[in-house]
Amino acid sequence: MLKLTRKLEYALIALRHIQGQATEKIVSTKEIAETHRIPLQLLAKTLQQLAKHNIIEAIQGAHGGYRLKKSLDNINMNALIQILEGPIGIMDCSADSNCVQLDICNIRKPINRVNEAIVSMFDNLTLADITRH
Amino acid sequence: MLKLTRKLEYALIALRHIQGQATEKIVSTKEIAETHRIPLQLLAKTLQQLAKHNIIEAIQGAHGGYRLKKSLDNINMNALIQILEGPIGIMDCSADSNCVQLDICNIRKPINRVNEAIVSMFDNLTLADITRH
DNA sequence: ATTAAATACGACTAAAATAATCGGATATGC
DNA sequence: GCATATCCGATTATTTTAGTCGTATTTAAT
Repeated sequence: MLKLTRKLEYALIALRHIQGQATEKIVSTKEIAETHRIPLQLLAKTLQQLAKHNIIEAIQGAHGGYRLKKSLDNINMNALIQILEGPIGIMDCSADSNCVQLDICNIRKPINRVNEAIVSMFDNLTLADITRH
Repeated sequence: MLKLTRKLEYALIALRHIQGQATEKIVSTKEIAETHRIPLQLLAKTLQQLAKHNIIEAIQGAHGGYRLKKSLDNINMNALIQILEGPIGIMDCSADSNCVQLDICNIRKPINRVNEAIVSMFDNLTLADITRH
């Protein structure tokens, strides 16, 4: 309940790892996976998603890997969550909505306010805030 | 991801329903379940948990049911979550901790800060805030 | 007393979400 | 050409959440 996913966790660990290296160094998935004991394939797919969304840059082929493409100051946690998991919705009615209850529901509005508060919190948290401290 | 559970949702709906009735009226699980289309048994168990923790009072036997025992102003959302789901932990290392990573982990501290921010948010949200708006 | 309607509660099953793996394709440095 | 990477869809395994079942107990009404 109210848990972030492993994928997200792995993404943060990886970004922090990459950030810790020399600016132009290309870091392979394998290096990150072994250093932090993360399942290689899962990390690979996660990094691919980040590359597709221009957070990191992929360099293919032997000696390939990734490096940062954007400063982590300019990416917020909410954007990362969107990329990896879609929009935050603490209850089904917060995001899409095909709830059985519909108009019967007596708590939708307040729940949506809570949802917005959480979104706003993650909007105001840059990835640098997480990877630098 | 970052979802509240149905149990919690049902609890909030039920509390709001009870609060909407005349102060001393005893409300049965069945009434709430039917009004809001909630699976009876699941709601029953949820209300039993709330009763055990003195948020509502159970009246047994025919014509039994529940009524509020505490003012919802005096209970915060975090307490309700604790009762129904245990402590909030957005990642495994936030709550207990038998993470494979342990000291290898490079994001534990910032994640814990995020966790605390969420806890604090729910600490400052009373059930009345949710059930009255 | 008996019955009906309610809470109490442990055990179980079903469904959904998440985590992880597999298999093959493509790119590139040596 | 081979080793080592990213790329990516499909599948399987695991875990968590949701829901059900069966039974016991309590109490009002008859």
